[in-house]
Amino acid sequence: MSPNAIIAAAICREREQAQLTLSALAAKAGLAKSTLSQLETGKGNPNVETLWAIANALDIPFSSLFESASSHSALVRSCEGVSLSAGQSDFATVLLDKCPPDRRRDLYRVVLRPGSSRQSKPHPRGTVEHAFSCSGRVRLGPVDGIAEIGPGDYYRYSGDVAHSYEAVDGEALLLLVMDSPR
Amino acid sequence: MSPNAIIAAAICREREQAQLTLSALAAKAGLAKSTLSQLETGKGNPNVETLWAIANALDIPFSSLFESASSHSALVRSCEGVSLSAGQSDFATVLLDKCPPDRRRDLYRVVLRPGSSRQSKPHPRGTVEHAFSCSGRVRLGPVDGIAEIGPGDYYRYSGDVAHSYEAVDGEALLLLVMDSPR
DNA sequence: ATTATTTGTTCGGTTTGACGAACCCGTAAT
DNA sequence: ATTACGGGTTCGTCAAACCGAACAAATAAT
Repeated sequence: MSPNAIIAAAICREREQAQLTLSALAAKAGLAKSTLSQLETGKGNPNVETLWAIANALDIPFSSLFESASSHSALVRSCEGVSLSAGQSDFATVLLDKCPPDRRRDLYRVVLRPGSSRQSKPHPRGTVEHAFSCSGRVRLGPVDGIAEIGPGDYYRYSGDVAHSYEAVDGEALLLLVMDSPR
Repeated sequence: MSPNAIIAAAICREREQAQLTLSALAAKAGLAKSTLSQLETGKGNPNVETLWAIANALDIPFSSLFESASSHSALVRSCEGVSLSAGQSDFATVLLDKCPPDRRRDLYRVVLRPGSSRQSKPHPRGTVEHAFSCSGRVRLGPVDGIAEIGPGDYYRYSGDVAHSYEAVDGEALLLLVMDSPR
């Protein structure tokens, strides 16, 4: 996908999300609406100042203009995943997720005791959680995407909507990586 | 800080990290070196195609060009750590490490089979590894700081010196977070 | 129905970024 | 000392991004 096509889509997406008309955004950003029109139709090659003005007017981080909308969920079972060092049979690593350059990641160890399920309020917009189960079985995820994971499983899901954690039978231990935008 | 100043610094930083001369990068990116020179000295306002060519030539994600410009050990046993939500007895989390704002973190699942120990060459300067043991006992760390960890233990150490991993008796599973500077 | 307003696109004109060549400077080789 | 080479900067030219205005199309107001 061409970089300008990505930006075209991003501007369009973010503008509509912000409920702004093309003309209104142009005014707010101090640009000619003809410029915006050309950008959104992919017939442009904007420079940095222009992009900066757009990002500011949309009140979004600069780099959001280069991200194509993507699904933030991924579930990797302990048996799945593409091994990296295939040759070394005694050292198999699986890349679960690469850290995008514009995020921060905090590591938590979580002990879940069985019984009540822990509800969590939505974290800041754009937050993603990475759960890596260590022992025990855990049912967790956003309300519309609860998954049950066991030892070695990896589950990644959006943390900016309500979500919950629940140990299934016994005590469960997992590593939780809170992945938030910067 | 002006957006073009950020980009100027980013290009310069990434280019030197890649050990490329300004002329070499220009050739690789298919740009005039005068263009790069002007950008790195902050006297430019590049468009998207130019930035794209630079990012590709540097082999870095596109948005790294918009980022404005570290290694200790810590071992946290599974019984240690300060719980955050002390009240919730069925949900105990321990913050193992906070992500500094200028780093990237990639997640790996590692399966270690017993026997030979896996030697690892030093990663780029400033790299830190976070190991979270899931099952089995593992002896790992830099040559001068090998530690043996078991399920639930967390060990953080420098990855920019030679280090090794070795499963002690049976197969071991751990989550490895590669924490590298940007 | 008619007018007025708003949305987004298209058209010349001006500004400016990208290019290539010439340039200066430091280092290495002779 | 002199030549050669590679590093990065400066300068004139050309293409293109940005602008403003004029444009059609759709909706709202009268």
